[in-house]
Amino acid sequence: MSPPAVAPRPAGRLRAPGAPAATPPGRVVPLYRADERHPQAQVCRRCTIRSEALFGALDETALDRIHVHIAELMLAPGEPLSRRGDDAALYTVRAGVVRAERSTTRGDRRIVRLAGAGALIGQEALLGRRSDDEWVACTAAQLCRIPASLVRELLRSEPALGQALMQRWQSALDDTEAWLADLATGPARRRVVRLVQRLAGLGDGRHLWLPRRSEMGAMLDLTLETASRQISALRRDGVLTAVGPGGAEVSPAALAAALRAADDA
Amino acid sequence: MSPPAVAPRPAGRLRAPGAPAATPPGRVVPLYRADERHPQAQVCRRCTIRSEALFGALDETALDRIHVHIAELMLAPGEPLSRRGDDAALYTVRAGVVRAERSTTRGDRRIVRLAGAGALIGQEALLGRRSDDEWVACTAAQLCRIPASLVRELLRSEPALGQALMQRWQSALDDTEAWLADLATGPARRRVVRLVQRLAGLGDGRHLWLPRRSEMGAMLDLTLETASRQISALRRDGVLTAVGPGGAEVSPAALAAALRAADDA
DNA sequence: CGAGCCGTTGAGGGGATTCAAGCTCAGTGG
DNA sequence: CCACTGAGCTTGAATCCCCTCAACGGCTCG
Repeated sequence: MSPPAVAPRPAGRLRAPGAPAATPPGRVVPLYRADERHPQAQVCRRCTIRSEALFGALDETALDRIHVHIAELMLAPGEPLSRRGDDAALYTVRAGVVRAERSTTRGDRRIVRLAGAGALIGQEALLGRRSDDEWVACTAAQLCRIPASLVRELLRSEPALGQALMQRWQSALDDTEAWLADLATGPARRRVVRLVQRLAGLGDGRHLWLPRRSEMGAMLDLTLETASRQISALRRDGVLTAVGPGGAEVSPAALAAALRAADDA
Repeated sequence: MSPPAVAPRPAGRLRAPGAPAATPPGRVVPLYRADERHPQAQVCRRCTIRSEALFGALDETALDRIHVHIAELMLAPGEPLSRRGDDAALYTVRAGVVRAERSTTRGDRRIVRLAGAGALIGQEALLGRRSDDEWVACTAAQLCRIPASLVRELLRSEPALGQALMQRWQSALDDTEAWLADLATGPARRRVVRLVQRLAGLGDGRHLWLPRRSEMGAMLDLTLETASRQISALRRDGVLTAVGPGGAEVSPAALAAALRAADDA
């Protein structure tokens, strides 16, 4: 239970755990009153995806150290995550799918990663760095904006958080390398089948989000026409059945068969 | 030169730096005697690439906390870094080039990263994980084997090390994403030119290591024949001139021109 | 020396791109 | 209501790039 450093912290009274702060409405509680339970801790505690998210590494008492608001933001499909603002931050994806784009020297864009619910993005903010990639919402998405300063503070008292961060970094690295091996290798058929497999993993298993054809092209380094042809072929083969725009249903058995067929070619 | 490694660690009373240990053979010094300066600290202090390496984050006094031997190992070209052994470890590349291979579901291998002098590889050992990729020496290579347990211990007293580790993780991630955008995108010509550009960066600028054609294929997802044709074309265009087997000299001006030509196609 | 590996080059076929046309569908305004 | 429009998807035809198969030369090594 070490106090969160930095600010000259005035003492408040100790309060029984669980007892809500009796704050007169309109009264502003200064940020440095970290001894009072900040409402954000309550919000985070009730977060439905906390177990998978970064703060899943924090136990109940550690959550109480959160003393700033974590902004929640919604992104419309195609809307970029604006990283402007001098105050660096990390983001947790609460719902939807966002993509990392990176523009090649040629000028065109290449999608290098996808992040679904529970994923942590923008970790480089912790290091004061900016990475070259830009995050854009694929579907409607909901994110939590976690200030880098908050993470840095929690890091001092909570070693588990450091571990969790390293885990995330390694996962991101593994994902990207797997992306390279799976989605950037071999003929178009194989790439598209593998992409569908991944997208099925992002969804609930049967129903999945299908990117635009031009997006598929940017993920797989194919033209949108070839992507379209391959998706059409998968529909003919019974792997996919279209459900509305940008949605589809997948047949696991047919998908497995397609994976095998694409591999031992 | 550094002491071999692994072997039961000799010790003695505090002694002047540089003076050899006068140790009765067979006597084992317990690990918690960290107050004695271990010879490894001297070795690391004199390391010629320490400034770029992981322990560059440690100052002089922190180096003295190193109390185990760090094994130095040489790899012949083509030799894999054997990760067998229950004791996890990280590795710093001191000289040469090593590659990360990852086998696709199809069975063939894809090279997903290159590591040159100063690079840290195998960080996942810190997390008790094993990643899917295997490291193989491209050229003759010299590595330092750093036990994960040592890093974990140093981590407790040296916050700078945690920062350095995160930096490395982010760099690896950035590298891989850039690899994806640069070397796995566009026509064969562009990929090969970009690869040569990277290899020139690994070398001293003019003289560079040229991989085997099949290795190039595994890096760029091309057949070795197309790789060969592209390299031949670069020779014809004056970008490369062969120097021995697996070596070449690059003309920076011609390379820049080739990059431009490949991009605005 | 023959065996094997590596690199190079050629010829032919196949797969992806390019260019192009037509389609559905949503939004708009006459 | 319906033509108009534009964006996204699909499909066709022609071209081109890369792969496949193949042969050959240089080189090292048993």
